[in-house]
Amino acid sequence: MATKRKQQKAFTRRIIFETAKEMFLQRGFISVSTAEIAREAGVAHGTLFVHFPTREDLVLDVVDSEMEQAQRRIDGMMEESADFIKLAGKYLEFVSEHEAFYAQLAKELPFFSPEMRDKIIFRQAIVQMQFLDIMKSDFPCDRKNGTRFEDVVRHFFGMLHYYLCMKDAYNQEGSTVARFKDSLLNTIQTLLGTCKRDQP
Amino acid sequence: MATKRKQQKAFTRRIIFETAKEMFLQRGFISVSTAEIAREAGVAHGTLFVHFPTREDLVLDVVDSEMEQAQRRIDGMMEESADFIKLAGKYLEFVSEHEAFYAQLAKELPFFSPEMRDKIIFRQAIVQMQFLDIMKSDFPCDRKNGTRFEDVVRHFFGMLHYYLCMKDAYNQEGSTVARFKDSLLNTIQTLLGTCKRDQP
Amino acid sequence: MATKRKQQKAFTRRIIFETAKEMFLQRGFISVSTAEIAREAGVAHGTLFVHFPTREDLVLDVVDSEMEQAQRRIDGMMEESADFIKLAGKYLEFVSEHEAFYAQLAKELPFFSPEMRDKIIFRQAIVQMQFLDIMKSDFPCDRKNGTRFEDVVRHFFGMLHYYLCMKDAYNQEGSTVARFKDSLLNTIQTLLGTCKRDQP
Amino acid sequence: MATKRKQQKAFTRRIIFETAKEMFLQRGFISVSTAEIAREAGVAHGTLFVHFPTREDLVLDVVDSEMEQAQRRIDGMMEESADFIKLAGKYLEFVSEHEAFYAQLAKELPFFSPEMRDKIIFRQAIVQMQFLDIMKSDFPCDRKNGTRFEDVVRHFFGMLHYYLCMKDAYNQEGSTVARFKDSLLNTIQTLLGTCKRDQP
DNA sequence: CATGAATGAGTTTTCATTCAT
DNA sequence: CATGAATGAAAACTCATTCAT
Repeated sequence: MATKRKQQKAFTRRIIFETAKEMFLQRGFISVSTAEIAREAGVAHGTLFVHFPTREDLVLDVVDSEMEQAQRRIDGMMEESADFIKLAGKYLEFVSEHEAFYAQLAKELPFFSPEMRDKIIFRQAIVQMQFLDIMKSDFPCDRKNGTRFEDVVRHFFGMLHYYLCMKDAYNQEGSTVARFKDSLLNTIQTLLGTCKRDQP
Repeated sequence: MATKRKQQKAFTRRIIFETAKEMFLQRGFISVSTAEIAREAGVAHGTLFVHFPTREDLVLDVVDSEMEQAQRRIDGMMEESADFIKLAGKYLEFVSEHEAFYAQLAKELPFFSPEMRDKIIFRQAIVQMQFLDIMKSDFPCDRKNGTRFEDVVRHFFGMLHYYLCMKDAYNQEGSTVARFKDSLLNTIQTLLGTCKRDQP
Repeated sequence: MATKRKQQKAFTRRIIFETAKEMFLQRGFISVSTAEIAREAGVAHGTLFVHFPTREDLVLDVVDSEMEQAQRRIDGMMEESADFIKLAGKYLEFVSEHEAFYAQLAKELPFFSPEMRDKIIFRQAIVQMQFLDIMKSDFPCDRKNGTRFEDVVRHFFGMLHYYLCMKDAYNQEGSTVARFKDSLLNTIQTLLGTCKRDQP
Repeated sequence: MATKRKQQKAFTRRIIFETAKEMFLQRGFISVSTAEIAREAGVAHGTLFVHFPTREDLVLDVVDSEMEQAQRRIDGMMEESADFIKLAGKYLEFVSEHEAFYAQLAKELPFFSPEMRDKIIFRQAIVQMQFLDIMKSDFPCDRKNGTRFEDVVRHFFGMLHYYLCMKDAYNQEGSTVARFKDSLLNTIQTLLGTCKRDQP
């Protein structure tokens, strides 16, 4: 029975979690109220606070789980292929599939609490370092006057962030990331070329 | 006599304006309330609405005045030099001097009213086109498989936007833009190089 | 247990409702603020909006409940007697008992939202038609040059409206409608007489 | 020069007065703000309070002047004809020409201050008494069981008030009073008939 | 006398959080 | 554990009136 209770608890928590995720994804983390989430999830308003003591806890949980999932996918991708451009392409495809989520995250990141922001940025940083490693082993070079790999990685993620933020401005149907994917990959490849070519 | 009154009015308006600007810069356009601004400015809450009928009018005034000033500076820069990299460098210096403002703008742009957003994006677009023109005349090329100038411009402003958004993450003293200036300029120059070299 | 909660809720709602009703009756629907009602009812300002999402919802609830009650009474009266004058007399007595309410309603009707106004006027129209039917069957006549029944009904309700609006002007104690009841009934009867007499 | 000043003062006052009147007539006495009147009149907001210490003073002045004018017209009408029905018809025509004003007055009377209300009702009462006198001399009768003249007069003004209040409900073009004029006159005449016929 | 900037109490509504049931 | 009623501190905006110029 203790188990049953636990299961029930876990179930309720899951429902709230999934509902919140869907709503955040549709309407952003800021503009959805706890009351709305509870109503949509079919539980009492207070129940939400049993499982997530604070609104922020809920947001953090949703964001964190999504990023964990992303991390797993990325780890998988990296095992499959050591070709950086292919990897980057796959990553963009992944983001593009979850674009609604990542666009909200990119837009609203500055309004998260410092702790959450740091957490998210930390996760992001790990991915960046993984990309950096692959990049370096795929395109080995260390010429002084060439482009630094760190800059290339930063450009990749910077531009991805930019496209996500601007999704609304380019208010067309479909994925914005998908639309700019080739352009971004080309540029990255070009930049990488400026390093590689200088290797003896 | 009428002048004295006008001066007094202009003075009060200016106080509210400057107070609001300072607070917006520090804490963002969204999270500062009209009541706080009025209190900080030392006027009655209602007085604020004498000078700015709507909260949005105040925000818009602050944003607009700053962007107008920027436009003038940019026009000046363009007359001084036709060297794109120099121009871009100067532009980054300017933004870096007003970094608090542009960082808030970059972060909160998605939450502005559509009208304001369009206004700001329009202004931004003008600058981008000016940059594109200069770039094209400075580095003439039209090779099919090279990097497109449009992409280079987009990367320049995209990365600038990214650095501004991430200012808080790199929570060090001083200007974030200044710190990344050289890296950004180098990358841009490298990208431009990939176009130029292919010209016969 | 759930019942206790529900009872408590119903109790709070009732307190707000009754307090509002009393205050509306005394001071009109327009000039009483939600904050005043909450204070007088001894609940937090926000609590009022838990039970009545909008000020208008509260007003509408008060008005509607009173009019529904009226409708039931009128239906009852009509079953009891088919004598129009008796019926009209009873109706006036009913209005006179709830005079504070109907006086405010008459005075402030033009300032209600279109939806509420239509709702109230619609209810009123039903009663008028019921009266018209009874009148026609009680005093059957259709002479061309006699007074039209529609005019008689309109005069009845028109004068009632007038007395209610003028209640404050005749600022004496007690019911204004009661004071003019006999006079109004006499006139109506006289008017009806001008129709009836012309029947062959 | 003192004269010139006085003239100027009187002129300014007149402008404010006329502007206010027009606006009250169009939009009601309640919903027009002093700032709007001043703006529309082309004077400073404060100027309005030089001539009318209180918003209420302005409203009272406008209402009073209109009613004075009405009084003069009515006095004129009464000299022209001693036929009550003709007189009543002319009166309705007069009201119908100024319907916007009288409709606003009827609707908003309950929201005026007690002093103003009394003043207006007092004026109205004078007219009613004049009508009563004419009526009595035109249709001399004093039968006990007939309709009382006082009631007939009250019905006349009561119904007029009712039609004015309901002007918005019958939201058709043109004058509502004009539309109901004949019906009202007929009813009044019928009622008077019930007195007259009983005279030997 | 005319001006118009300044006032500040007042309005309805929202929402994360608490706690008795 | 689940409930959901209650809280109260926000928020932006209005407007008759005052008073120094």
